[in-house]
Amino acid sequence: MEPERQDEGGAGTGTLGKAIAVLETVALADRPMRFTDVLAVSGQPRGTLHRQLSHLVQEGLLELRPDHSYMPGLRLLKLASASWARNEFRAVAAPFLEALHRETGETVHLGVLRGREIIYLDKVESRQAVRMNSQIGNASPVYCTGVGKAALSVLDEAALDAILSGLEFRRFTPQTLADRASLLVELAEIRKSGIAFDREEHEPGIRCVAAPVFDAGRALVAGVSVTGPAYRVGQEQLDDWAPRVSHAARAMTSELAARLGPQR
Amino acid sequence: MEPERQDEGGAGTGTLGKAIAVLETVALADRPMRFTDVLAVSGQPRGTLHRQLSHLVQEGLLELRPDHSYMPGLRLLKLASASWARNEFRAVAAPFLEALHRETGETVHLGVLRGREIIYLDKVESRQAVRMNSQIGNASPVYCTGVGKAALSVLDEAALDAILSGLEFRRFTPQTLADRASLLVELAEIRKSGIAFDREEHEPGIRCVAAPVFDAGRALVAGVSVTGPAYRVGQEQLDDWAPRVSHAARAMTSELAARLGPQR
DNA sequence: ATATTAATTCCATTATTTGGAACCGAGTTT
DNA sequence: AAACTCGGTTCCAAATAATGGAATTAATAT
Repeated sequence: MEPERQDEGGAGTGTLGKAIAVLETVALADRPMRFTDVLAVSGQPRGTLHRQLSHLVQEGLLELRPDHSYMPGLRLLKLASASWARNEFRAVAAPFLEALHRETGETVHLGVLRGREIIYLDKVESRQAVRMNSQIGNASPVYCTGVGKAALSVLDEAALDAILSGLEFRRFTPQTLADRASLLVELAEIRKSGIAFDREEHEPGIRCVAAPVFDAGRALVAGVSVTGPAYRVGQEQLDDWAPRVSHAARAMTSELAARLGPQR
Repeated sequence: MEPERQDEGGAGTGTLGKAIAVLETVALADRPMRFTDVLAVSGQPRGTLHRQLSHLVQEGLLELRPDHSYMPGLRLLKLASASWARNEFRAVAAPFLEALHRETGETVHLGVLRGREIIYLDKVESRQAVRMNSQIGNASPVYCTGVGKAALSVLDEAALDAILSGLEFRRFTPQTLADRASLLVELAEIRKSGIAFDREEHEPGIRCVAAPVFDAGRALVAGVSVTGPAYRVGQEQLDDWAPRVSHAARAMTSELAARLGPQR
């Protein structure tokens, strides 16, 4: 067959890559998938897929329920817990997030750029009426979140282009910047001001201010944001918070350079 | 070579199993591991291990830092986030945990039995001075945690024996039940009362009351607990909470039977 | 009961992993 | 400066595990 090269997860790491691709389709689906469901999207032959799924189940990465549907397994949690606990960037950033939360009283997010999406690393929120770490580890689009756009704004031409090409835009709300051109215009603005807004572009009723964070060698590109409900948070409020967010982001950036830079 | 059979993660799922075993050693280590460090514990030949690590890095499951040390990668977070968000047991249990927290004012944990250890699925805590979800996904020993002992107490003879044989006891505190015999005595007590205590057996200064939760077909064995610091929480307090914890656990158990049972 | 669809097993072929050894680069010692 | 060491990386023939099409069995609908 043609070695059909995919941007992420496709083929390239041999057996492991294919297995993880299967794992991901099942784990990230929004409902339990039966064998045939996976078969339809995986493109693997029956026998092959069946063995891959069995192995994933044996390893505890997937769970096979009595009704023959597959769900993400608990071993993933165990592994990720370590990933989270040991993440140095998160540790460095934590106190700044706390401070930002105290200053604004709203929810603060920390997200890093991974491939074409933003992974939320941490969040600080007072009223945890909404389930606690609902957001951590969550992957969101780069082009319609404050953190995402902030992160994109500090990339160099080549890196940005690599991400944008092949990025599939989806219009989540009427405000979503759903094409490359408008996104580029927005990014130019962000580059000037150092501040990115999300004006209900991802979720209706949700606004945020964000600023970019990155380490010396640009190996890490991330963003911090303060988020609030539109009924309470207007553009003036976002503008008011902007300097604080920007300041926190710069503080993190330099702290990172100091803490992670030397040993590299 | 001899097909040296290990209890968990060793060999059996071919290529994937070995790769995940390597991933786990690196991810669960408490410091960054260099190539040689992994080599020493993995037992794989140099060339093989090198390729396995490269593949894991390419897949984003591990991160290779400029100083040649390996750390858990962000893709784990993304996968686990789905695992957590979609876990039905957690969803069913959540309101009961909240209630228990309101009644006691202390930290409430939900943990499930996986292999020979307890994986914490959720926690409710008011003062989140301590970092937020530090506990979620964390793996703890069965024999010296309230949740763990509670879970063990509802296993049948065979399942219990499978876990106990080959379980390596470690004395975390002077109170730790560090041998099979004393654990069995304790489990007999727990079976009678339906309540398990952790009297500073895992961490000095930490006490808890726990009760077992399980689903109809015993495919799921778990526990709920209320935990507090020893200086504030004496045995009387634990005894006082016991009925509430027990009640919550039974409520969850029956709710599970109702919600998950039918469709199986 | 029977037809239909889904899940699982089989096994000769094929591709990937394996693993020992050679190689490289940087730092140390003689 | 040459020789040595140590950690990491690359190579390639041999061994092994994955592949995938087809047959078998189980589950579900008619």
